Amino acid sequence: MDSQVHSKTSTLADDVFDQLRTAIVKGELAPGTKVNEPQLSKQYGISRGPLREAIRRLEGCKLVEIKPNIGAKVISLNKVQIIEIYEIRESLEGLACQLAAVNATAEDCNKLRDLLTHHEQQIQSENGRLYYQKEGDLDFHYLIVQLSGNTRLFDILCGELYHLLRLYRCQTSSAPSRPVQAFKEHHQIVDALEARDGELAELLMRRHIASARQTLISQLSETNQ
Amino acid sequence: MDSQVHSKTSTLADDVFDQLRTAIVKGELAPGTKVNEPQLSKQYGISRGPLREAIRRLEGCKLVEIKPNIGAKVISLNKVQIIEIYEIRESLEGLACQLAAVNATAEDCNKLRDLLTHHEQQIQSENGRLYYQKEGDLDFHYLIVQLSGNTRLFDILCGELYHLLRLYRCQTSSAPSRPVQAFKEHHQIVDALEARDGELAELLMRRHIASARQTLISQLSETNQ
DNA sequence: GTCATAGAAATTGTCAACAATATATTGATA
DNA sequence: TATCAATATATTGTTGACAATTTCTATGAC
Repeated sequence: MDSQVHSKTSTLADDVFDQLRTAIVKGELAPGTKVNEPQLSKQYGISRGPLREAIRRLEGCKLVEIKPNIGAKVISLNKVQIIEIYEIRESLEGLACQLAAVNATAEDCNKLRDLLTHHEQQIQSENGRLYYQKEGDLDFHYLIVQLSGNTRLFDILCGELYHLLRLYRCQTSSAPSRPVQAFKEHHQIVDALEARDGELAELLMRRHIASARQTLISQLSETNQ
Repeated sequence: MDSQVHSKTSTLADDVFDQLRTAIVKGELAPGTKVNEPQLSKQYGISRGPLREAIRRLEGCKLVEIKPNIGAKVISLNKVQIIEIYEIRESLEGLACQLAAVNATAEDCNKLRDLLTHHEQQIQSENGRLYYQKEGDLDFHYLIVQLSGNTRLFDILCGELYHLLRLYRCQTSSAPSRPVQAFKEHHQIVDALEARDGELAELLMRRHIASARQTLISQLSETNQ
């Protein structure tokens, strides 16, 4: 049933873009899947015009690849591409920490602490551990990028790269990797931010992501492909 | 087989996307200009369908902003946004140097030298100085990003941020700032790459961009807005 | 003269139909 | 049976028309 209110501040193309992006990131549209326009337009109850605009937006986020006269396919990330993303994260989230150390207020730091406390509770259960791995981790990084105050940095990381990470974590069933250690590192980063030590915060964040990348690489070299 | 000959492999939307992007970056479509669909569709001799898809792609590159029921406007960068871009460049091009120091062959380094030599010749004339400021500088950075081997890094910098810089340099008539000093710094960076000293190359690149940013900031604080 | 408002014009959003291309199917031949 | 060509089907690319919304314009009240 549709619970859509008549707030006409959005367009069909934008609505279906959101829905498709969610579907892709959640894995409902598996990587490699062909994006079939007639099928989707029927499914979402819209015509192909706005649907194609939505697909173009997905192309902009690098969530689908479009080939002329053939169509769009949901992106499928390989080892190399994932490592590339982690390299960029290491660099950009280091910057985010540096900036956040300058911009974040005491209140902001409290919000970070609250988030970590909440995650700590979730981590108790094995369920929560999975949650933390899958979503909670990104929540923390998301907030720090927000606190950096650099809106374009936010766009790149939260509007593009993080979605790809979520997609990848769905793609591989993503073994829960080092959540306890990561949790400690998160606290250390907040310590540095509270101390307004941007240099340290950047260093810690870069190390944090580098570790995650290393873990990932060794996991990848175990399994084939 | 005929790989490019038979290439009807492009679509109207993609063609007009390229043309519009060029027009925007060159300043032919000035920042803040409304993107008028009926006018452009007549101008390019296509219907509004593919045109709108092209505009969606431009939105993905952050070259236009779309508001529902109102339309698209060419992006207009302010001080803050330009500084944000430079912050990101400093971070990402540092990474690019680090990676390029590992990946670049001797031949690649020669290509960099050749490029700089060519720029040196251009710089002789006042015309060339302007050229170097406007395009040559980016050519150098472009090539290094390519040598990094990280294709996503390439997408972000060369597919998005550099276009915005070109746009901005058109927007402001961009006083020719420190071309001689920049030229020296470029050579130092290549030195470091040839020595396979990624750490140094990164440091030099970050300084190089930080200087450019500082110059820009002082220019910006002179003039209003 | 300024402001508000109703109507007109222009622009954006959406749709369904048609054309061009790619994919699947069938059948004939070796 | 396997391979290839011809045909049929499905999908993508493109268009023009119509609906919804915004923007412009002119008229009238104060």
